[in-house]
Amino acid sequence: MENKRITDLFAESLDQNCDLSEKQKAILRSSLELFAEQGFTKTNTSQIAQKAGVAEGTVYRRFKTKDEILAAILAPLTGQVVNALVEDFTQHRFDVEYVTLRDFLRAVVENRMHFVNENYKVIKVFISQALFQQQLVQTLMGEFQKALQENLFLTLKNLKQRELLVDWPDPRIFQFMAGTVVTFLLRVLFMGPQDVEAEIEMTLDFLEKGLSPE
Amino acid sequence: MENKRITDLFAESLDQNCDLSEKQKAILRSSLELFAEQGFTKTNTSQIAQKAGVAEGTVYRRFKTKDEILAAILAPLTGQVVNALVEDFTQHRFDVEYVTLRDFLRAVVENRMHFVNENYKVIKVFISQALFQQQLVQTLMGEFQKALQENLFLTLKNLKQRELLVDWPDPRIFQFMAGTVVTFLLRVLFMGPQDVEAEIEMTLDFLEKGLSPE
Amino acid sequence: MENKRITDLFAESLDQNCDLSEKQKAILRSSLELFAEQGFTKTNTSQIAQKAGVAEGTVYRRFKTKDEILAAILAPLTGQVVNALVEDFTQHRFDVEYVTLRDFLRAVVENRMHFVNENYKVIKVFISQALFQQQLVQTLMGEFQKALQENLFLTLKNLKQRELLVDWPDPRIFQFMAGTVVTFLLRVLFMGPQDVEAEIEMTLDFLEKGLSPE
Amino acid sequence: MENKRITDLFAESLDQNCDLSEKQKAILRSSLELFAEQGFTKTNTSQIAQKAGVAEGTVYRRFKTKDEILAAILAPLTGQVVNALVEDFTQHRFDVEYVTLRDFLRAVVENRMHFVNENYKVIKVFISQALFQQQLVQTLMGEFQKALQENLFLTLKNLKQRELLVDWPDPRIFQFMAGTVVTFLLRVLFMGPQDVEAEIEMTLDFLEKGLSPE
DNA sequence: GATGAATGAGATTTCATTCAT
DNA sequence: AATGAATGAAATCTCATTCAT
Repeated sequence: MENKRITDLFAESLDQNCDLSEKQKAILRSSLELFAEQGFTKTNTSQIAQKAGVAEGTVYRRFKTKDEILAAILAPLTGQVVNALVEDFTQHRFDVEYVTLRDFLRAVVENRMHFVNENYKVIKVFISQALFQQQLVQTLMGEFQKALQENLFLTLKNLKQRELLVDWPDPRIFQFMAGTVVTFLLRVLFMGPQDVEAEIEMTLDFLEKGLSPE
Repeated sequence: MENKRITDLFAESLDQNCDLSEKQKAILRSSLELFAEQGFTKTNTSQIAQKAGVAEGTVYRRFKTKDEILAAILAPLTGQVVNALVEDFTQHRFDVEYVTLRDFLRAVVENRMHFVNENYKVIKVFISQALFQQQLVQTLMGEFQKALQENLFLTLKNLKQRELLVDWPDPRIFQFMAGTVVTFLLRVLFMGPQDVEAEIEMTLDFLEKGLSPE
Repeated sequence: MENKRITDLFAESLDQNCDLSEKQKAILRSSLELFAEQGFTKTNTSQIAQKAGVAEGTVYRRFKTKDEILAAILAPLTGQVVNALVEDFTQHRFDVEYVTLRDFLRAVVENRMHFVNENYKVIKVFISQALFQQQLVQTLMGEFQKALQENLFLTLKNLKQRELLVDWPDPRIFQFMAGTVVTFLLRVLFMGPQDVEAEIEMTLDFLEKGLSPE
Repeated sequence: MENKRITDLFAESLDQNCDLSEKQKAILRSSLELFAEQGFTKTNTSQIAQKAGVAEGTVYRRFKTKDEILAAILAPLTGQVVNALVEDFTQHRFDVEYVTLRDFLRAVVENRMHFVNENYKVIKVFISQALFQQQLVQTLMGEFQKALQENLFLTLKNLKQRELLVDWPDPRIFQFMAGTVVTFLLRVLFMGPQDVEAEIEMTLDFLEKGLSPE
């Protein structure tokens, strides 16, 4: 299954949103791009207006402040990002029973790496905001936690029962898996997209070794 | 084992810098607090002056621009830190020969976790800036890479020769070790300092398992 | 005595104006409310539209500018009111011959107090505008002066002839009568509608005393 | 005794205020003039800056908003205006015992008329604000009420005891006196300064007649 | 006629930086 | 060295008015 880009999902969700006029959608699209490119604070409303091809006043007609633009972008995205991650696990859980630990790890990690590769610009916006906005962190954490409980952790239990996975606490196992993805994310964030294929096998070697039952 | 060498990087670097008057140090301390709390752009120079207990003009006596304050804060990270990291490994490498892989991992990882815990504010500011400023990363990466080559990688070679470590490429091994620290860092960044002792043994279990020779 | 002739000036003038659609009347009503509450400049057209339950564009269908709304609100004051005042005196002069000075004063003053009570919002808007716009005053003063000459002053003459009124110049007498009403007006403007009945007798005591012939 | 202009009193109080820099004083002086000339809402900060001979940013250094400028002007003035009125009565009460009612009325009314004549521009600013700001009304009313109790009403009592004044409630008597001044004020507000000498005797005739004991 | 999104001119406000004291 | 008022360029924001539907 192919991951959709968050930006594409965002564009789609904008298209379906009859609440917003075409110009207002253009404003949000342009804002997201500029925020991802330069960061929120370095982007000013005249840039947004220009990129969206509207007058500066138009920006403020629908969105009372610049912060409200950001909120209008992030609010639907938090849902979408978490959902994108969740849906995926859900599908795997019900459709496939992983034959080996490596199969499982591959499915999860490879998928995340692609996701990171394709969405790092949006992720940047999230991280830059989350660094100074606990509330955003709370929201993300909350949704994420719930998603993990209902998806990944169920699969982990199954793998442990089948003695394909070391018997450590779920959060711990998740943390180690996440560690490899996060390292990958950092490289992507700071150096641009990386070659997943070149990374994945070695990463799986490590995780498989570290997470196999004794 | 001497793990205390890397402690509060920023405070130390201030103390050692005899160049700076007390007021100038106060300015940097206040700036770091504010930058870490609100971000660089949302912090204005009058806030800095007020928190430091100096006049706004005084800020500009030593630091020609607001960016220069930022640079002065991040300087230890790009300068001394890499040196501190290097020194550390250097000492361990020459003074002690690690008896077990776990000893080695513990020395490196525990140390880094403490470092993260004690310097997360500088790191936070650095990351928030680096997200939209590749140049910052370049400098750090360059020095870091060099330091790794000349220090950690030599130790890895030694461990491999003694068959205490899996025979994978050095950068790969480093990456997995880094992964665990980075995950720890994320938690610290978004949720404040964490309990190293509570984490370290489980992390070592995982790394030891994943990095032992076949 | 028929004192009810001058009642709610603005409402009446709206009702009589068949030129205006229901929506247009709603616009004027809402505007008056808002102007009286917040002032003209602090009221924006979107508030008016919202309060009137119409679209912002609709406001501009009938009224070419925001100032034109104001003019439409103040129109009755400069047009009909003066007429109403005139008519009033006219009737009294020809229909009734006041038996006592007090009767005359009561008719005039009580009537004006009710008028003030019921139309203080329009008056408030008028005054707030007139304070920094002499032109507004000119128009009203002109018409008022003429109306006085042709009505009140004739009655005064009659009363003087019958030795019911002190023999002072008409404008002077008018000014003293007006003074009591203006004081009443001030209280209404700043503290909302007042109780006419509670005031009138004492006011008449004073005026009667001050304006009786020697 | 000569009334001092409020603007002069204001200028003096500014001079004594070491809190404010010269430019900041200039800003307040210019603001008051412009507000008196054009009204608050029609005055923009660039006009203020220009008239004060400062940069627009300077306006906002001390005063966070335009409203704060207005507040900075009105706050000290409310005190001064009321004090100007109060002090006056105080002096008369202790120094002079009025020989006749007319003497008393003359002292009070003539004084007020001159005050109105000289300060109508500032009064305009007060009224225009008070119309839409109950709080300002409250403050003024409160201080005024207190001042009346402690000054005018004492003199009224004395006059009544000496049977020089009709035995009506104090507020009522004040209201009638005020009525004549307010009427005068209205003419001044809307038509500019009036000739006090030409008015005063006739006004006194009326008041004396209306307020003499039976 | 009615709508409400769009406009753009202009107002308010911010703030890094300078500079006279 | 230290101060803090002053600056002005640029940002955010407001709103009367227009206009396509």
